[in-house]
Amino acid sequence: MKITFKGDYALKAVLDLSINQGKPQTILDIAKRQDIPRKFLEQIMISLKKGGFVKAQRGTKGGYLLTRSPSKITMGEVIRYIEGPVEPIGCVCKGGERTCSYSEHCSLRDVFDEVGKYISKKVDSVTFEELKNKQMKKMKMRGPDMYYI
Amino acid sequence: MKITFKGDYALKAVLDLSINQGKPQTILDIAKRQDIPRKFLEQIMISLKKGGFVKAQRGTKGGYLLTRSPSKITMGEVIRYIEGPVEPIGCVCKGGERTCSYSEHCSLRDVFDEVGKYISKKVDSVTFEELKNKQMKKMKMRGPDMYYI
DNA sequence: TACAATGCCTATCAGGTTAGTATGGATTAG
DNA sequence: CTAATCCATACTAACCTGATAGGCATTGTA
Repeated sequence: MKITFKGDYALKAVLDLSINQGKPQTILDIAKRQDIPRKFLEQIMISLKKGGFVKAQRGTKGGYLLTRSPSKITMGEVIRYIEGPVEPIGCVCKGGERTCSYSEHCSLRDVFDEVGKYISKKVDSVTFEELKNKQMKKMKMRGPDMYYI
Repeated sequence: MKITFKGDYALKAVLDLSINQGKPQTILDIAKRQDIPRKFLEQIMISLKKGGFVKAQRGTKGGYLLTRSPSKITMGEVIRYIEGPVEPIGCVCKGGERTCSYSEHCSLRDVFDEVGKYISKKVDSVTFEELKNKQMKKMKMRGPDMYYI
């Protein structure tokens, strides 16, 4: 698993929307709060929309909303959609089509498999509901409002 | 943690030397056994030498030897030297100088820290002695000889 | 001493990724 | 109508990856 700025921003955007639910949040809102370059975030939001994580409302008073409850979105889903496989192997080439250079009988491979399984299990078990709750606790927030990481 | 071909090859080279101890192994020996492009491996071996993992004997009958027992070399050391930090964050920019864009108070950060700690602990706990033994068992080898992964 | 085998070093390269920026079009509330 | 907003495509500079090429340095041995 490698987290690039793109993945970082995507996670923050989804977390932002998880906390600021109810009314559409504009790209500019999110970009300002999370300190993300506006035009870069634009692309990421389009990607997140295609991935089915968010929906957009266009025009004045428009913005982005989550498509489902934060409790139904995991970190793993978002990371995999934006960055590709989370395993340390199989994520080198585009699309992960690398035919692993370790054979079935390689002891190195076993270690990577173990690590990969752990990472998968971990990120797939964390929902944005949990992240939101922890974040709001850290910030001593009582409700959606001006959320900065 | 992301394992590129370079890291992959470096690990295989060290494992190869762990199994074929005793006399110097040439770049060509290792390259053939592990199916690594010769000139690419050359560079990697120089790097491993600079990292203190192997020593070279030049000239005829030369080759590479480990500088210390396989039981004193861990996967983590090699990976970190060749690839950089194993944590999912802090490994984006060259040299890992990325000042993490997650603040101390970010719930996303906590998850990555946890994953990073697990990976670190794992790769630092695996020595090439163990890898060698498991590999030889898999291959039903009784001693150093013609080792292919 | 010659020479072949070996490692050492630097340069170069094509293709891909990363982290954006630029420009303009499409949609919609008021 | 128009301002606010999302949508889409193209472009870029810098860097990374996975090599290859050419020649220099060292050393065991005939």
